[in-house]
Amino acid sequence: MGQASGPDFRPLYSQIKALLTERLAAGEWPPGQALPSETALAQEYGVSQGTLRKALNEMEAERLVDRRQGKGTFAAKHSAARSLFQFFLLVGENGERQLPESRTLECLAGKADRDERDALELKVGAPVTRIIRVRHLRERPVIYERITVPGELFPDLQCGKDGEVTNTLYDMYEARYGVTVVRARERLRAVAAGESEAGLLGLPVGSPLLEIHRVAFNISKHPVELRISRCSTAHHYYLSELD
Amino acid sequence: MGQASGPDFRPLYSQIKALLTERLAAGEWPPGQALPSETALAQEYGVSQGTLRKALNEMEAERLVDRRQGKGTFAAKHSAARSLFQFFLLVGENGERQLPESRTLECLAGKADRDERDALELKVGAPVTRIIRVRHLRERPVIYERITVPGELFPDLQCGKDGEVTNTLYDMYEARYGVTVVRARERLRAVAAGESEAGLLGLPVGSPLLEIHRVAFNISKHPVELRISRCSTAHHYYLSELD
DNA sequence: CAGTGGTCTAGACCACAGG
DNA sequence: CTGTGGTCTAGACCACTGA
Repeated sequence: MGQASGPDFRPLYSQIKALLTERLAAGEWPPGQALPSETALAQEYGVSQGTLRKALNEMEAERLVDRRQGKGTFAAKHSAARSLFQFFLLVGENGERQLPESRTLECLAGKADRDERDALELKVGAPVTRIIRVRHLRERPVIYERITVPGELFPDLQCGKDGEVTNTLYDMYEARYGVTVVRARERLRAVAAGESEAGLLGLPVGSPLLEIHRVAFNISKHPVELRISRCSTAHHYYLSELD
Repeated sequence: MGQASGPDFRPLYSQIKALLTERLAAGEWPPGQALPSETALAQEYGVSQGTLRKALNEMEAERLVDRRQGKGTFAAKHSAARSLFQFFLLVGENGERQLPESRTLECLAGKADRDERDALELKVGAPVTRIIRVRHLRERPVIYERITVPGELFPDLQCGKDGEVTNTLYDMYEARYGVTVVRARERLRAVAAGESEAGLLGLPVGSPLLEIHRVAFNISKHPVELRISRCSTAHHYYLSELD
């Protein structure tokens, strides 16, 4: 209620939103769990239901929570659908979406190199785990992928060789390490296929590939994963909606 | 006020939004012009100011209008800034954004081919105008671009050879033909440079290029432009935010 | 200063889910 | 039936703009 006036004005709903986001990031409501109702939270913070609603609606727009009429408000949770629609933009000729199957080639610990330190905001010598894998769509190898995650956040990362086929990495980050990816920035280039990926993708060396340089962020906006994918776009394309 | 109940329920604000969008599309408020105030529109439709506000806020989120505290609500207008941030995602190594200079090579009328008919929802034999141009960033040729627009919407399209350098095509569509582009869908692939674009971009034939297949839509969600760009990503990358 | 959109409130009622 | 979020209202007050 004490609404600060003046040049350092900040709306109440915006402050509430920040407080709720902090509590979410702290793990007070694990992914999938229900938050208290609007009325309960409004009472707790001593604001009207409308103000609290505005905070929650903005958080829903940022996909931090799920809201369902008649059910409640839930901490965002990863799912195949979310991975498919929010984080996997390579679609088939007809526009159909499908999550690729993954075959892990390597999973090794090491020290962050310069690119990894830049992308993940790590210090010199920081430990990382690297995964190299090939992803298949309709039985065809399509993506050669090199993933780096900070060792601090993901201790003793296990890369089930071919195991856990149906789940995505992001589901695993969330379930095993409590790290929820909510946003990502991708930088795309066209590159020529090198020896290693050409062989694995069954293409001639020098074939044009779409390189996707992705940094993924958690609720607190810290980078938690670097992923460089080289994709054959012979039978797929990357879909970008500008609005 | 008469809030229809039952299975065919549709919120009032949503109906208002549709009505306002229609009026906008019909040109009742040309780009940049002010709409009536919230209170005036609320009175006109016989709803509360809050309901009307919700409609306008959603329209702002879809970039159909600009709202500014103390000034008013304005029909969306194109600008260099908008072209730069919403519709030009190729940025330099440092992440800096810059609108490219354009040099038109061709501007010819013709009949829509199959791809153009599909993308622009045209009938067989529909007239189109095609523009071919090269775009430069920092004096370097970076993009080879082939643009197709329906002849119906853009009669007697003039392609100022090198003229009107500072303005973008979308500004011109809006100013001269009353066509405002508000959304676009891009499909990206990696391709090998062909003879024509390799020469114009100063690259060897077969160099990997980023191909962007864009369809642009107007307020009424009809496709109004097809644009296929082949970009050198030696010194630039395509930026995609996933959230 | 008047006029705009932005915030906040309190309350009524509706749609939806699930026991 | 209860409890949830969703809609709608009416009104007070605030922040911003520009005359």
